Amino acid sequence: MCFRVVCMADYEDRCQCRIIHEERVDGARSKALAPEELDRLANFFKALADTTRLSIILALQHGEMCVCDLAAFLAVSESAVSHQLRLLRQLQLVTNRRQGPVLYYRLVDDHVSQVTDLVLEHIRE
Amino acid sequence: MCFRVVCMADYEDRCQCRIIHEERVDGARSKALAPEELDRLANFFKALADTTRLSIILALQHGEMCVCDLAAFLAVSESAVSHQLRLLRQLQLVTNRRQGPVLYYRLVDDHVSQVTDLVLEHIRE
DNA sequence: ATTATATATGAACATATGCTCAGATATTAA
DNA sequence: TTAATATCTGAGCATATGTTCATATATAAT
Repeated sequence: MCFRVVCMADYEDRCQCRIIHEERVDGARSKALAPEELDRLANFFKALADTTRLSIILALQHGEMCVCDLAAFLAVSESAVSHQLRLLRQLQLVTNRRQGPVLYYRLVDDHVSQVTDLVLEHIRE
Repeated sequence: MCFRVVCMADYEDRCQCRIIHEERVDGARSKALAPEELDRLANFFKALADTTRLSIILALQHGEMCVCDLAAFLAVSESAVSHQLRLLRQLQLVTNRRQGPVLYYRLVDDHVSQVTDLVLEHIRE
């Protein structure tokens, strides 16, 4: 019978002896991003990690669209689109202009497009 | 009392009349990615959308690390790390080499790093 | 003012996700 | 071959996520 680190309680106690290469762990720690920056980075990727939101972003790369057009294009409810647009708005990825009762959404800048283009290049290799 | 498209059943029936700019919807449809490509793109972003996986990727940018080192660095269980590494392996983002019982993980190429660098630039502006 | 259109929002619900735990596998050493 | 180390894997569970439904808000027209 061998003892391994299984539960987190044990893990905490024996943490030290489980580090094989302490200098690498220390190195990683010293080069790690600040927690807020890590979160912002992850949140950016989270925005693109859902096909509905990703499709919205990709569609807006070709010009502004209103909510009901996006809903028709994506074949989801306008409510669903609206919820996702709010998330993208909060992340400063999209913005809108009002023309009467219609809100036209567009990308805030081309940063997201640069990223999707770059990733698509890699995927298509 | 006004009637609006609320439930998806109604939506399907009246889909046409909810499209304000049919040409934009058609345009978006014609420029849309193929479903498989859209999924691959979303899956790539999904891989980076979790702080544990993102931290693994960022750590490996500075050199290879074994599972227990990553666990120590991330302060999560080795099992959790192993599960996430499997996902990253399946997405061809990381690979490993075995030296005795120890598996050293590294990035497959610098594509991911290009992406994280690009996004970090934008975030830091 | 009332009605209609377009969108937003909150709650509920079902699914997806990430971690833990327990046990399995692979490699090495005694 | 027995034991130890390092990692992997599957099931269970708690939380996160995305959609729907119902309703609210904003603007415009009658």
